[in-house]
Amino acid sequence: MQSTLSALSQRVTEAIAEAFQLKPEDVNPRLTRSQDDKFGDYQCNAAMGLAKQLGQKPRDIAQKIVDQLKTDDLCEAPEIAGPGFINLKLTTEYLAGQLTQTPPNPDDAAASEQTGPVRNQTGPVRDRIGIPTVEHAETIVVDMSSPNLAKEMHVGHLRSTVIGDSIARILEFAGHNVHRVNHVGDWGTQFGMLLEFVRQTQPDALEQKGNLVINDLEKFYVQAKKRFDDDPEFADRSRKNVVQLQSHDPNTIAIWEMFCHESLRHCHAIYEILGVENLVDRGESFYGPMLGDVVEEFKTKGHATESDGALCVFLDGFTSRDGDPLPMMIQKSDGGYNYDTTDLAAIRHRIHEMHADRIIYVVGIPQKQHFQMLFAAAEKVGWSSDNNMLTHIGFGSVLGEDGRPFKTREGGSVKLKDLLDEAEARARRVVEQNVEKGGDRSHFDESTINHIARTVAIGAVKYFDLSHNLASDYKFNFDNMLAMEGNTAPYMLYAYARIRSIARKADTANTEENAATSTNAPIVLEHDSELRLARMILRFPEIIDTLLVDLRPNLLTDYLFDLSKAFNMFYDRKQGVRVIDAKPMNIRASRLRLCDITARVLKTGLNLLGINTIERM
RNA sequence: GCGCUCGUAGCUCAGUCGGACAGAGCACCGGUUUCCUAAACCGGGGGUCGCAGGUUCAAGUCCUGCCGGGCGCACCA
Repeated sequence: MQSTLSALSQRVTEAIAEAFQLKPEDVNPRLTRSQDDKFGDYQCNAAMGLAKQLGQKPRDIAQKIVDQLKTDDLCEAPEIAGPGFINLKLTTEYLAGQLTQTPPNPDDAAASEQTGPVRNQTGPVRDRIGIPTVEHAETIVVDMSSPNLAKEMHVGHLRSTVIGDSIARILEFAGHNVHRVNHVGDWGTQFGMLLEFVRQTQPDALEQKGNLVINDLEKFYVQAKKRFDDDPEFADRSRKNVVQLQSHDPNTIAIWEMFCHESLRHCHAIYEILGVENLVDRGESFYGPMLGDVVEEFKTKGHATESDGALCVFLDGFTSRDGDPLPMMIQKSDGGYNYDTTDLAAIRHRIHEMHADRIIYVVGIPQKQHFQMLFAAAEKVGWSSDNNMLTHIGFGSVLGEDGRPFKTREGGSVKLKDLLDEAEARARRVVEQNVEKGGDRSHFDESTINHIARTVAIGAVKYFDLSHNLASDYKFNFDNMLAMEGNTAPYMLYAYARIRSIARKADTANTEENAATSTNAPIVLEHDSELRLARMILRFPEIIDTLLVDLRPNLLTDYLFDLSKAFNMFYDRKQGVRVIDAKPMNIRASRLRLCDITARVLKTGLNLLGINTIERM
């Protein structure tokens, strides 16, 4: 399955170059998808722009482009409309031909061997639906999730984790070599207090290695903080711990390692629920030994300036609240380092040691300026070679119903675990209600119900997050994300399950005479609803192309929703066509294959969002 | 104060490199269970795109100013 948009763009580019004697690389074909079906599938907006440049009437220019345009194998005859739009409408033959060529699903063989009511999914979907990988695979680091180990993961980490994973999946799908890096906060002054609290509350933890268990990290932190504030002696010992940690005192390091290990166990329990895999934990401490070298490099290259006893890098275009140049501090006046230094060391390590071609930071918008400065510094010191190498994907905040930052009633941060548990409990209630209604679902056993509830709940939280524009804040709302109607995971998963159900029913309805398999049947498009569905399916490759440039998951959720709606129209009793009982046989096979390809696109698309599908729900 | 970001239907949100009459879902009104699983489907009404200028053949989109919400601004990370 190839991108029709990119194929057509090439044709239009060639035609414009030919018509006006331009170099193809100087031509912008300005080809976009039409907003209204009545204008066809794609429109070229280049003529209006060229009019001024060439001093000719836009409609004349459009005509000259059309005269050179060779698109017979894809489109009907081009039409010029309005001020000079060139409208292109794909032919039925092209649409049918493209769909007919869709390669078979490599997962089909494996799937047919599973007989349970719910097919468990492990690992990535292998089905590419004929979409090619990029020509030049890059090594890409996705910096994501990155909780602070001192505390429990809270709702603030949701977006980075979910968006980062989706972006990583999209890049992997394209064939890139992706490293998900969890830049966890495992270093800093608050660890002195936590380690002291471990020493006092679990004194035997060190003897019984690996025996440190903290059931509630959040409570642990709060208690330690309280002791720190109330007890001067405790505070004093805490500060000593920080010093000992920094000087790598073996006993202190041992406790610190146990604590980090225990905290990471909490994190990975969440990642497991979320289905985030291949996330490499690489804490700030990892870069500790490199910090001196980083500072040295800035000094040697003449980019570090002393200011008020601290060592700073001054970058053009950044000013502080008083209008003075805003420095990036790489060494404090006491000789210590801060997070700017650590982040710089991480960039250097990723470029020099991991050989990253690109580094993508999935971190909230409030940190935008920090990353602008960080990237500017990395460029100044000569690590990053071009502007595309370092990218900050910023996102908005998760808000409560009142539009304020999402908090518990007590004003604390909402634990991610509690949030996901609540989503699952709500989803289970809905599943159980539906099972009680009987029908096809009455034989669902406990484990099936659990699996459905879990998949729907996690999918709902992720989909709700990903379906919003990255830049916007959004209001967290269980009812909205678990709604069966609208652009939600339950709707998408249900649409998928229904299509799969059609396939099962069609299988059992196969008689001797109509036993033809639909997996490689020629696609025949007759009805409007079939054509509409076909067009929608074939947009998938260009959506993937766009995602690789824009890295905006909500483009994908919108597309999948549109695809579902097109499918529902296709299957609609009144407006659609017959499928399972369609006659003659070649039409039935064609329509069943359309169902199958739709399901595959839905499944693949949802997988790129990190959402699992279920065969029945 | 400087900077970033958002403001689109009653509510929640989309809106591509500026492109043709501004989209979806919820809610509201009406219709649909003899191909799938009604957790569904189909149809309808509903908008001064915060305000005012400007650029352009064309502005929700770009520029300027203002109003309103959120956020960031060196020894915490």
